[in-house]
Amino acid sequence: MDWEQCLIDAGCRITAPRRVVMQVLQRASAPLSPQEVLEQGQHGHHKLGLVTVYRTLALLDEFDLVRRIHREDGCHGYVLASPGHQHHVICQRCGGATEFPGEGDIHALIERVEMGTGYQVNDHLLQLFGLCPNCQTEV
Amino acid sequence: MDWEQCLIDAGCRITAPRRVVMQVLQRASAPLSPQEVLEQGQHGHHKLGLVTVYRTLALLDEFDLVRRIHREDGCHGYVLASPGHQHHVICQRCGGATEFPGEGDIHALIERVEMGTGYQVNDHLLQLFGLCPNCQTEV
DNA sequence: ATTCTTATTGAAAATTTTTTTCATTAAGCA
DNA sequence: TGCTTAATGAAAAAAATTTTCAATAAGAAT
Repeated sequence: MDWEQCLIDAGCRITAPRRVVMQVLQRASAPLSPQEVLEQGQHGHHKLGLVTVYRTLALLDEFDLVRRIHREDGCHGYVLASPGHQHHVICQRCGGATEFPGEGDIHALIERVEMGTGYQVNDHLLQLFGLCPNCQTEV
Repeated sequence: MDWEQCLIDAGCRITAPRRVVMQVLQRASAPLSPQEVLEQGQHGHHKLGLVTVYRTLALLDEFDLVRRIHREDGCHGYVLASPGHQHHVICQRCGGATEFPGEGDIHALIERVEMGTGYQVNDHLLQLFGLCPNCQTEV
């Protein structure tokens, strides 16, 4: 199901600002901060406001259409999320983000932690940092 | 090696504010935000300033004496880090944080991601969220 | 013990990030 | 085509974090 249908089913409206934000994210290869989304989005919709970007990203995040990335500097970036792929490797040089499927692997770890700590684990946050293939060669 | 020696070896001074911040963290069972560290720390050192808390936490983080936790709300919390234990499970109800050793488990995952994506992985961020043993019973 | 050097501190101000408020606009059903 | 109400955008507020700089104090030198 595409994002528009997802929002419609939830009773939300498909608006120009929302289309622009999605378009920007679809074209991006690295996680973008709300500020960056605004700047790129204003090319297509010059009345776009930062507040709307925040609200749209929060909405998209709520429906798992987008994922929030924790940057080293403490600021948040957003990337498109495809269902089932929950995690990202982020390039420390170019900032690019690539998804990887890690559900299976992490499940074993979670079970072990539940055994060891007595916690009941409901959610997790996993991000890897490194160098993408391209940036490895450009040392 | 204790934290004081660690700082001394790096040419840093052991000051009253730094002692207070460490004390607060040692007594805490949940990740504390800089603001919370300030409030608790001012009991022992009422002239303590927020700026110093920020600087001290950044310093301690630099030496891995403390670990930065990403809270769901976007704000950062800090917990004491014991060497070798890099990750935390955080209770969604009481906010408590418990360390768990996950190096072995995650290493396999990282290798698989390196194979699959071509990235060279240097660092990672892993946090689990759930209910601690205590909070499970108090539903 | 006293002095000296310089890292560290704290207050204020500046920045940056995010949220709230509210009048205006426009999406999409009737 | 008009109506209802969700969504927008501007401004202002709130929160989080950093910078600046004169005053303080840690710890080495004396």
